[in-house]
Amino acid sequence: MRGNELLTIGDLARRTGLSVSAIRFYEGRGLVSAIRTSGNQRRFLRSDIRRLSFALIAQKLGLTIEEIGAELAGLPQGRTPTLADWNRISRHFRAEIDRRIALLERTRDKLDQCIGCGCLSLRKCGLYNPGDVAGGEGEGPRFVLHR
Amino acid sequence: MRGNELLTIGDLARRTGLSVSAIRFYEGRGLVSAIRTSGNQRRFLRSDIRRLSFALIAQKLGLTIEEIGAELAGLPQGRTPTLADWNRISRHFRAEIDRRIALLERTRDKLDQCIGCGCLSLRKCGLYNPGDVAGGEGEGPRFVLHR
DNA sequence: GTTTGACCTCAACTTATGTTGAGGTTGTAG
DNA sequence: CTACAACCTCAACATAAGTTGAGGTCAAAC
Repeated sequence: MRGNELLTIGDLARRTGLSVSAIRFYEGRGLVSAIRTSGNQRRFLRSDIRRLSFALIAQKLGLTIEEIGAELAGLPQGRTPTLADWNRISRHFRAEIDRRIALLERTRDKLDQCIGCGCLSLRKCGLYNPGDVAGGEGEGPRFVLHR
Repeated sequence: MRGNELLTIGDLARRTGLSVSAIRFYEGRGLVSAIRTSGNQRRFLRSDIRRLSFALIAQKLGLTIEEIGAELAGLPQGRTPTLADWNRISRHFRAEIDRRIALLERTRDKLDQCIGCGCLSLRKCGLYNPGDVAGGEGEGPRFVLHR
């Protein structure tokens, strides 16, 4: 960074903690876009630091690059996200987190039942496939966690 | 399955819900092992249904194939898992689930704070990197969720 | 004006978890 | 005893999310 308003890719990497190659990759996927110097080097806006910060947080929550791109598509390039932007995206994140917590809690409850019931009988276990003992049909344990 | 005690790979696939190719893959990774007929076809024990059921449940919890292999290594091939086996593995699963729930709850709390504080100021937000506003150093948002 | 670190593109590689297909063999039902 | 579904191996492909390297260019500090 040279005191002017635009960031090189290296600047952006230092400010976000991302690698240079990852930023190029994200540019390819549309998470940020860069203007080019006459010599074909990328220059980024300061607001791209925030875009990539969003991306990193979202990624921690398990969103794919594509999903993150979809969220970010609502944030016009070069504008600092407003409170409304942030709230909209936050609500998605919040819902996603809640969904995951609920899934894990259901799984934990099943597991606890299973530990409690000594279910190596394989008869009543919510985790095991009853078909194992009961007969030759049924869906198989792949489908048993009832997500 | 022909009424005798050994299962073909197709039998095992039907009983577990796995694909034949996945079972071959798992065999290569040591999750199950097969005996061979004189004509080189695999034959599995009934207890392998349970091994693979374990594997599928563990995988839902996010364990890698390698980690699952490590768990299963404690279950001697060809023996039906005992209650003690099951309890030991269940405790690992339980702990893993709890760890994940706790992580998500911490993230959710941070997110709630962040929504509440209107933190587009980028000053007090636990999710954003303060370095963005405060100066040129700091770790970057990559490290901000404090897992 | 030269040097040198930072930048450029493009292709190939990485890891995890499998799937798909080609080309060939087995085993069992009729 | 033959037909044919099910099996075998091995290699290549698929996906996500990048990294690494080769070969070459830019820009800014001296």
